[in-house]
Amino acid sequence: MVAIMSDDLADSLVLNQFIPYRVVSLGKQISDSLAKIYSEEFDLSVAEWRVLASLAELPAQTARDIGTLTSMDKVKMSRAVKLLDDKAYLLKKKNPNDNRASYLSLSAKGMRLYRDIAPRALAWEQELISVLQPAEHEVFMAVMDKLREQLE
Amino acid sequence: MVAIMSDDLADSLVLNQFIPYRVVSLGKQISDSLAKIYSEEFDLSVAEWRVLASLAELPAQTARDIGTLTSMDKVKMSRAVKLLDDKAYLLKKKNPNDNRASYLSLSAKGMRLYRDIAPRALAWEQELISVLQPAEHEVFMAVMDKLREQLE
DNA sequence: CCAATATGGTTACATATGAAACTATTTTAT
DNA sequence: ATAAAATAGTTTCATATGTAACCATATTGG
Repeated sequence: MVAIMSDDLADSLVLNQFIPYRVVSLGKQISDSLAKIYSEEFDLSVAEWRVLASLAELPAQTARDIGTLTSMDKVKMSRAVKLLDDKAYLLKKKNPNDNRASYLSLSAKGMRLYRDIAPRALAWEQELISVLQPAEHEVFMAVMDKLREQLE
Repeated sequence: MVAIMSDDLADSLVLNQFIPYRVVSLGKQISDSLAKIYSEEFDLSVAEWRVLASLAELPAQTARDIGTLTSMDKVKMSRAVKLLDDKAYLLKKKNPNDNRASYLSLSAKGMRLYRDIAPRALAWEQELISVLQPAEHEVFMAVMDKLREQLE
């Protein structure tokens, strides 16, 4: 026999077990915490950091390419690129085949900055995931992949 | 013999495998996607939805309590509560022992709204995680717990 | 060819956010 | 008792963000 309840558990949710809530809060917590390194020690926003990392990984991309790689829209990109450029971290090279776009790379100063930050960021990540078993880490990454795909 | 490379991989990172980037982007992707249901169909912000869900789960909380449960600061809380209250989704009851705070609950209208949204939100979550094995789901939740703890 | 459309990137505007200041009340320490 | 400190919640202000409009250049279809 099925109990009739005023609050049907099947249609109720516990916020703390609700995946969207969990992922978003964890993301914010991680982001806020790590952003302290970027902003306080290197005066960079997360958006700037992403562009920096993206260009270190793959030089000579256009703003549009970086946007794709870093999941940032073109307005955010435009702003991050301008900030980095103002601080002389970038080299811009016109694309002779398309005068609208420029190929972006890191200047020597930009590369130095990256080499300062990257080990710090990796060490921070390392400490974060030090609580995970290798298998947990692996499943975690795989699950994030699957979820991203499922979201299209 | 160790190779000397201009770009030492040990100190470089691949953005797409960098946990902070991955968690934050996945969170945003999930949030944006689900927020469409809240906003387009029910005219609610994510903050309002969280308060609603929190009060459905545990009635008669103060704004401060809800803030703790939903990871929202008091400014965000204050705004979300005002919006919900303006739409008559809330009941406020003064705390006779403390005139600064009120106990909040859902009005009948608020409960009806929750009962409309909750199944939709759960179905959405269900479809999202339908790509996961039960074991993956379990590990994923456990890992998120561990990471949250590690962040203090 | 060239008008219509698409694209890379920037700007303008309207909204969302958070830190800090503030009001009102309650608690603590003397 | 009461001055100092703490707390609940709101408001202010400065900054971050995204949508839509925009400019300039490229591409496409007729």
